[in-house]
Amino acid sequence: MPPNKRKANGAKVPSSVPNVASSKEEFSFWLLKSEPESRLENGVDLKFGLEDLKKEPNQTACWDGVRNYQARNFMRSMRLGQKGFFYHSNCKVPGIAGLVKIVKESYVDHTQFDKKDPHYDPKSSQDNPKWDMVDVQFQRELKRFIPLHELKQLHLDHKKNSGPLAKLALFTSARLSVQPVRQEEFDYIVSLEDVTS
DNA sequence: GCCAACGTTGGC
DNA sequence: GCCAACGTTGGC
Repeated sequence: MPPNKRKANGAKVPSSVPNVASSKEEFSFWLLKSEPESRLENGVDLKFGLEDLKKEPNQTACWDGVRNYQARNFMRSMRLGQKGFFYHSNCKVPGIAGLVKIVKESYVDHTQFDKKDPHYDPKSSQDNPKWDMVDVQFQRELKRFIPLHELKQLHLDHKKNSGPLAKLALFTSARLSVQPVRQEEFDYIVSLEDVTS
């Protein structure tokens, strides 16, 4: 029996809780959370929905502001060309809005040094930066918005009958803002586009 | 707006 | 290195 499992940052993982980050599995798909509705933090509006990504030059944006070690480590393992879901969080109807592609692998997140940025980190330094980001590009909208409540229902179902969404990180690590997605999870969720109720 | 879940901090 | 207190996330 190994001693306490550890996360990449050294913090302890409760051994009773299944945790996606302690897995040695390699992931090739991702889920990125962003808030599509206005919310001010230190006077800065954090609103950034899929529509906002589409309006960026090249429909590309840097994924700055991630201040969680697990999420950062997942960004560090992202590779060029990999796909991710663009998830709308903290809004009226949370859920998956579209697909993005990783177009630049992890590099230093400059916002950690900017005192005026809501995600400024006084403990980080240019010499020893703590936080990274990647660039993502809009790929496409899903044919229909896949709401969280639908995924939740499927997740509960699949836990009982061992379906593809039984271990989806969206529910097993609900608070992570950057999550890994398995191939079978990705394919299944994309296939929901064509499901009519 | 509430609050459960859970990550982080800091005293000891 | 433990763990209580605190802060944040994000669904509801």
